[in-house]
Amino acid sequence: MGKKLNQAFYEQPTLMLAKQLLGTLLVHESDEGTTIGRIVETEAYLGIEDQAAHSFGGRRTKRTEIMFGAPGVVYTYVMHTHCLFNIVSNRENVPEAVLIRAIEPVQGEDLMVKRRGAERQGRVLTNGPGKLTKAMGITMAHYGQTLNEGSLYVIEGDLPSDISVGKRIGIDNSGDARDYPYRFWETGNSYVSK
DNA sequence: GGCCGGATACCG
DNA sequence: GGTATCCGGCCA
Repeated sequence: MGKKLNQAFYEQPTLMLAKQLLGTLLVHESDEGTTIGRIVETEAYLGIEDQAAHSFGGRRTKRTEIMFGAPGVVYTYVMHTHCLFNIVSNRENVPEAVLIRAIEPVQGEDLMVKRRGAERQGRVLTNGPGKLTKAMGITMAHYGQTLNEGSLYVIEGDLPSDISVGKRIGIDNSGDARDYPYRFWETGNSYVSK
């Protein structure tokens, strides 16, 4: 098993972190069992100057407060019926984060299927930000938790052989930021969203 | 393709 | 209290 990513790993420029998270393994040890997913798609949200980020313009609220804090902390939030999982990046007072958009099941796939429902198997099991949180059992209870100190953490994995870059998804109402190439995925991986 | 569910939380 | 949202499932 690879070793846990440390604080220094998370404390780097967000675009770099978004790329370097590809291929790493997201682990959640829960009461129901352990699930592990290989991260295959991410998006960077660059704080102050990124209109698509919750912290755009330095907006500091109860929800976004966590983005201003230490890197390597979990930022979850609920959208409609789904919980989305982000990792705070860069250094303190730089409100940036990486959204995890897709994983490939590595361990505990049976448990993922149980959480998602028997009819959601194969690539649709985890090929989207709301899907993977449900499969992994990630909830708002993880908000503010430091990765590596709890039951949810990331360890080293096999790096992707090739990385693709493109526009982010679901941010059409964000002006010029809509077209920024801040989405990264492992080329050819079938668990990538869309 | 379109619609709408249902949870925050922000803003007036 | 109205409205927008870093989505997903279901209908077509």
